[in-house]
Amino acid sequence: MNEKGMSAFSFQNEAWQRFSNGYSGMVVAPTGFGKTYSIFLAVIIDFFNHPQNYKSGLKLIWVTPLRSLAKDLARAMQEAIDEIGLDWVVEVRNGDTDFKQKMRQTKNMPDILLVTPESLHLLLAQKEHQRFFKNLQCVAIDEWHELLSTKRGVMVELALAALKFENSKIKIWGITATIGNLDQALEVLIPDATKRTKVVAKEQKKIEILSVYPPEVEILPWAGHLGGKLVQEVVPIILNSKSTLIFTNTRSQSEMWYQLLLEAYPDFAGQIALHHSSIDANLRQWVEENLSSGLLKAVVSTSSLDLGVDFKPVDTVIQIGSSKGVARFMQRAGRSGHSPFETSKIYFVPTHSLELIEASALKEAVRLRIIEHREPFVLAFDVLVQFLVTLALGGGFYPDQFFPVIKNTYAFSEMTKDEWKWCIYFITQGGKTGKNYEEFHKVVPQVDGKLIVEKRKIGMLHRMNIGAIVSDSMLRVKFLSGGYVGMIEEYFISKLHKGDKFILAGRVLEYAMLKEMTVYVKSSSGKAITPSWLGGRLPLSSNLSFFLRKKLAESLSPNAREKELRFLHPLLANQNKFSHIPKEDEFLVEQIKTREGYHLFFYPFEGRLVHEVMAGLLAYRISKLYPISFSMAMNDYGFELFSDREIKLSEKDLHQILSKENLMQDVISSVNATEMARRKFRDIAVISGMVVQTMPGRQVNNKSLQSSSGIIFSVLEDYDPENLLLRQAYTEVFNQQLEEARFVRAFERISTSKIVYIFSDRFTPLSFPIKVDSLRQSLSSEDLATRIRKMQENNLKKKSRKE
DNA sequence: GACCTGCTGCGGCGTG
Repeated sequence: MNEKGMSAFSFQNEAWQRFSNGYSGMVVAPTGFGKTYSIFLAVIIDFFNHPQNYKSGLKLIWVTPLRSLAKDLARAMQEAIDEIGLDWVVEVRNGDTDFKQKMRQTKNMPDILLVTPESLHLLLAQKEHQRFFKNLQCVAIDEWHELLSTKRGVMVELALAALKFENSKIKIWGITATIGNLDQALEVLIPDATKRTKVVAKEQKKIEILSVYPPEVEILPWAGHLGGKLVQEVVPIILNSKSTLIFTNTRSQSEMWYQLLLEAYPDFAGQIALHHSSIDANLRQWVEENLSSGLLKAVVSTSSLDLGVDFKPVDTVIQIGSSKGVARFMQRAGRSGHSPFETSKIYFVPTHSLELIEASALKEAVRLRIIEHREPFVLAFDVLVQFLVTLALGGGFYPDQFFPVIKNTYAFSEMTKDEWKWCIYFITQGGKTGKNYEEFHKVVPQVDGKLIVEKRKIGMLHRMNIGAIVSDSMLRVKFLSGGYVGMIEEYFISKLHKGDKFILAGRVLEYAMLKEMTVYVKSSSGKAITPSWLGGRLPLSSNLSFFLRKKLAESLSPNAREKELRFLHPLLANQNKFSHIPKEDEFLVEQIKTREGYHLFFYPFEGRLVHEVMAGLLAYRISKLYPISFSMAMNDYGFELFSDREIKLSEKDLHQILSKENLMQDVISSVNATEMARRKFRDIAVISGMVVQTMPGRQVNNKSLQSSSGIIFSVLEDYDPENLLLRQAYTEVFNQQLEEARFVRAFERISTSKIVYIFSDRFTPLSFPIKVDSLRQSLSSEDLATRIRKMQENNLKKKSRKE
């Protein structure tokens, strides 16, 4: 604020004025513009304007998705309050808070409390929690866009509904970065339309995107995703900056880049560090602190540093490989540039040639500010039944009284009365199959109809398992001499023998033994393998897909002035010469005959996930025309159906298999939906409390988690097919795994496109990366190298024959 | 000439 008491940006004034007028709402602004501060300030100003509303006890609850954000924020808030001379106390309450502190808070709440969604639920699980919220004025939800499309977002919705039920005066304020569906985000957060407002900053952060090029186009590989060839171009960028964040897409990629940088410039030793989710929390914290203190020159990270560096600005950001989405790219870019008026600079390092088209697509999407939607999660019954037990534990509730409260949330607005009754049946009787098992009868109706948890043990187990995050299957990695390094996948370690060396957290470790879910290691040096983790796949967003197709279509036009496209010209000309470059209203299919057999390539540019389903569907549809089976491969741009038998497919057949008729029926016939649902059910079983993940003193390991949830799944399939949680598993498969909506849209687009069907006897720049990917899945790396060499030789031979 | 893959996040035993 300046001396007149006005804030730097008009949206900040707008926010506190609306706040003081009794509105709930949502503030939208880029990182670094003080949107967080604006709500904090609104509460303080409101206090001075309406002191009679502010009685003793908790006044403001601040919800953040990250514990690390809470700590910095609490400090900043307390400092500001002390400066004003107010006697308010700001405290954090989450998993990091020690027991004594929690006890003190339970007795005597601070004025402002910073929590996670989980710890807010834990507060609601306490008896007589109403006393905490009696004088509460406002609940602020920070980084709402991060929570919106997740089950943790549903937790927030439910907690807010319960708080509003107890104290209707509470104002709800969300704080969010820009996303495509802001109005919907507001509606989800504040379903009640009266006195609801959206405050959007007019200011935008300027973003400059700089592609990094090799000296010549030939150096960039056609396929691949490591990008190691460009390390010599990256070193000077780091050297010319004070502090640099280097974002990679996967944990193993970050480990490899850390090594690459050290090899390319050994003086980086001690000046650069690594940060990802499988590295020990203490080590990560050290890295974060030393990045802001200036001790570290660069940190290689995954999206573990997407959030949480608000107070630790850096001057340069480098993105290795495609970010797969516009919002993520902008968020990462926003990590650089100290002041809101400074331009955020982000260097884009392509890992293969075609990724330069993604760079040009990103540039246009960022210029037009076309940012992805975040779809709100709806009808997560696993989260609901967990929450109902939480309420029963926190003093109890009357089902008839609470039905409209839950129904009023966005997530459960479509819930029927029968579904609600089923949820009550589930928490009291365990559903149809739980009748004879007392541990599923968690909640007991009292004479007056109130539902409560009676048993102490059930309450304790429930509190220990509150939350919507189900842990991955990981083993701890520890030094024999003591000291924790990080986490590693069980299957990766199973391939290792005593004495083998691997890399974690940038250190070379020698495998000593495996004992009780812990891998013991010795410090070592020399050549070592980099582990891989089975994490989630970053799907290519449909926004980026759209611009990617557009840029590719324009790539050879004389108007294409972008440097990225000009640079790629030789490669694109090659694609055009031997096959075709699809225009925006075209859909390219290539049939390529090689010594191995027959390859059919399709290029929807819809991302791996969608392609996986499409490949299965098309293989199924072709096999209905005549008996043939295929192996499949895919990347973000397209997919391959391969057979050693000739693929007889006319242009008319092609139209038929690409038709949108009976689309979802055929998808269901072509995928193993039961198996997919079984995998989804694992999380649902844990969240709904059918399977207990954490027992006092121990964590249930993944194998037994998988098997017990698998057994329950089979039992329900046989004896209780109407079970709501079982049905939810199938719905999640369709919404997330199969991305039904996007899938249907893709087919609608294809069906109105002109199909271009090309025959070739050599791999094209578009098909080559998919082929390499398919080989990698089936072959060891030495075999792969030989095969790739053969493929090159074949392509070259054909080339010389033609010329 | 072309290779080395899959993200993130939370919580909890115990007392007065």
